[in-house]
Amino acid sequence: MRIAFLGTPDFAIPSFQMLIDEGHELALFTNPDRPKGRHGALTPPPTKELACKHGIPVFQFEKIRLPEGVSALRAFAPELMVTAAFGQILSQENLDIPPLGCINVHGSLLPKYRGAAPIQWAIINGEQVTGVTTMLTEAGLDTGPILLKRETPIDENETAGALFDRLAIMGAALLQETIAALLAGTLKPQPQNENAATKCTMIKKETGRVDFTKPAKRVHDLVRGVSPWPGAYAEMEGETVKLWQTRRTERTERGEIGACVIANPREGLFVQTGEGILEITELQFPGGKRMAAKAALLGHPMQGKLFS
RNA sequence: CGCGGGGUAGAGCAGUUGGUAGCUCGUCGGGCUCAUAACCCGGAGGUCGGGGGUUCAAGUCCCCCCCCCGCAA
Repeated sequence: MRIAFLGTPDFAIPSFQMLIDEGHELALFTNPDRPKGRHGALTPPPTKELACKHGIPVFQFEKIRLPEGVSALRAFAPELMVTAAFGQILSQENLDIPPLGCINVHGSLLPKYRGAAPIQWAIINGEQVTGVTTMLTEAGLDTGPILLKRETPIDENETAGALFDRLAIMGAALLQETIAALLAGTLKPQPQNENAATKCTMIKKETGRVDFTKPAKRVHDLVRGVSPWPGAYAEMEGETVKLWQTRRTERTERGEIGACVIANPREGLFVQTGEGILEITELQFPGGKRMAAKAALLGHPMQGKLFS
């Protein structure tokens, strides 16, 4: 089948790979190369690299809904369109091109967590279950009728990065099922329940700022929800310290909020939160690499110091 | 050539105006103790990222290169 695949980051890779393995006649539509890294070298999106390896034609547009994009899409004349973490809003004109319509793979259980960063927000909000959804794409933001859904539990220590990888693979499998069902004519699109819908915003750098006045669980959820990007951080004596991994504890020491109530290489690093003591197990000082807290404490005395 | 912080013992760090390279942990040996991840004593372990230069003398000052990290994108 002729399929136009619209996707950009790593999340889209397993789905794209699946379509390649199934032998479809593909074209990739993705974002332009972006400056990346410390020296701002132009870097192609992950999906583009995969496409190039397989000799799949690549079309890059800042906005595919503009006339250029529309005509390129029309020229490819796909029977079906698939989007996965595309990062662009499609116009009705785009959507009308493929006769079989457009399927989107989304990293949440719609209608919850519509929007750009559903995986991170599910963890930050302390959800215990999430999943992937396939849907018929509409012009709105993740509002189209639901095709198939698959749930998965979130481990209490799982990071966004780990969940990302799992959901990307689940998404690919669900997409495979969805396309098979579409061709078999057994799909029954279900309109989303608007009353249950929630939207999530994009993750910004600032989202990673830790607020120790919150309960230990909320801090823990934030730390793993923004790991590995953009990473959680707090200030200590004017320096930005990144917090990479935390662990909830039953400890009962009391101290000022943000204080390192226990901080030695033997026991580890324990910080007073608004509710409970949180252990920080992995962190990173300016100029340094991320390291185990117990190692960091050998050269960075922190007993009694304050995070803010 | 976007801005900045770093590379010193196995690990994490300190090293002031150039003048015998230190600290904590680990490691090895010994001691103390009912006992210990606790405590005491002692030992091993470093071409101070690499190269060149200045100097009687360079971890430290100057130039070049490599690698790591944060910010900004």
